[in-house]
Amino acid sequence: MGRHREELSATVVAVLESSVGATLTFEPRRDIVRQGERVNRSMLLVDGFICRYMDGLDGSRQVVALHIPGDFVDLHGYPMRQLDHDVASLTVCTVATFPHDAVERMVVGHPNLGRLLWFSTLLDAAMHREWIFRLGHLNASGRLTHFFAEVGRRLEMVALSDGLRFAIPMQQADLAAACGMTTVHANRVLRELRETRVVTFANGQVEVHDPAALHRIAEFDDRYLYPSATTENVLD
Amino acid sequence: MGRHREELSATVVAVLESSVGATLTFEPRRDIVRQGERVNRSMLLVDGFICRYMDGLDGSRQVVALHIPGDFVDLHGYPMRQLDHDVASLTVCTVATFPHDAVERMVVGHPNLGRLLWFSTLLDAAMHREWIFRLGHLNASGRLTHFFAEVGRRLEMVALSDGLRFAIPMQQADLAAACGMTTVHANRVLRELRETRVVTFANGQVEVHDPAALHRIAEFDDRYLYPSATTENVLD
DNA sequence: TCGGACAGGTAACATAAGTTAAGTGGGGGT
DNA sequence: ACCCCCACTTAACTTATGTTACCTGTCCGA
Repeated sequence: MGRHREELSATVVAVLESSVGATLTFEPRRDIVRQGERVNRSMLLVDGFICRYMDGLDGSRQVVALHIPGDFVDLHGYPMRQLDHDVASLTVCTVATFPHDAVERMVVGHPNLGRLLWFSTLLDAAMHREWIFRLGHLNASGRLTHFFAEVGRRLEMVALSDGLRFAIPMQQADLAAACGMTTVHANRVLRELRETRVVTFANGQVEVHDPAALHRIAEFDDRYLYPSATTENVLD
Repeated sequence: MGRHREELSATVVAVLESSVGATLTFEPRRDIVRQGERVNRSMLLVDGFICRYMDGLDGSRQVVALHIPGDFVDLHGYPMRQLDHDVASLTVCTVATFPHDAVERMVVGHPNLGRLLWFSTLLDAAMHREWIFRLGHLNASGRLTHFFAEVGRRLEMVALSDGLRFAIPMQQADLAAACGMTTVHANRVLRELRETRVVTFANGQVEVHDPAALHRIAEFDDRYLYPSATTENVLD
């Protein structure tokens, strides 16, 4: 939604605004929704970073999605009623909540807006597919650079990055949990990427030294993010 | 949709049936939709198996979804207009097509049915997440057994398996492409699973010898398939 | 001011999985 | 009847990644 803000029609904005419920704030690194929990509202991330994850039997964690400002975090909770994973804040976060009965009214009363909401959940699915590709086919440096490239591109779309410098407020262990490798190995590969002057990750900040190399190593192609999808495309 | 067939109300069935367009048949191993292609109809798989995949730069393939009878294969093409991946038949397939303008009418005229359709695309996303978990956290035998367990469970829901024997009309190379490993390694692990009497895969048929062991190795828990989601849950 | 918790960093070693290279065997076409 | 193609199989070897264990620096509270 964030990437469409300036193109949304006045009516649509009005409808969205009239559907907002409470605004919530979360401390960093708090669980927000637990797996299996029934939900009756969904959250639009206004500020901060949130991730969704699943835990294995041994307690090790797999991050399945990262959310940046402008993302609907758990809109799928509206058709699904409950979540199959956990949601947690990475930073201090502000979220706007949408009660599901308000979502219901939006969808029924404004089918075009409904399709836009549906689209936004499917964009998540497209990212999931790309993560499957990443985990199934790239080696460790490919997986890390792909993650950086994706997040950088998405932040760029909401004007939170110039593409070369941006925040990913995660620790090395979180990167490892997102990219399917151990913390030790993530550390090893990050050093190599730093020493070869491709990209530096430090203190939750990414600095891209060589964008071409980054994209090459990551086999990154942003089409799956539907960068040219504008509100008009989706809204009618 | 397949798993809901017998519970769908007469009205909903009538609406669905009135929206069907052409019925198509495909030969085995044909590309059906290519990545980037614009689509103006979606396909419900009536008979046969279909997979969705993405190719890497070196030509190696990652399967991102497997579809069984009753699945909507590319309903996400309705809100998204184009696909970010390829779709191909594994066997001879029969699909019922739904032109997107008919889908539009269904969604607008019958919001409950619209939510059911939305739900079905989100079930795909839930499976994508589990695949991310599988690729990120399980070793080769875990990945293969998880794949078998998932497909077996899904076939069970549409009465195409008793849970112990079922078809997965793929070759070892396809399994490898779905589970993020080389064909050689898939072969190695399949042999081990066969010799330890956990599960045998041969000629596109899966035979589960030890369901408990299979689920343990796979860390399989079927909740992400929303097995208790009934039409009533979703339809209102 | 000390000490503990924690993120980051590194090395030595163990192992899962990839690579290369050769067989085997069945099925379909000529 | 033959051959060729293709799926499957296996072994030897290489490499990427996991495991264990330890060290550093920093921050923060007692």
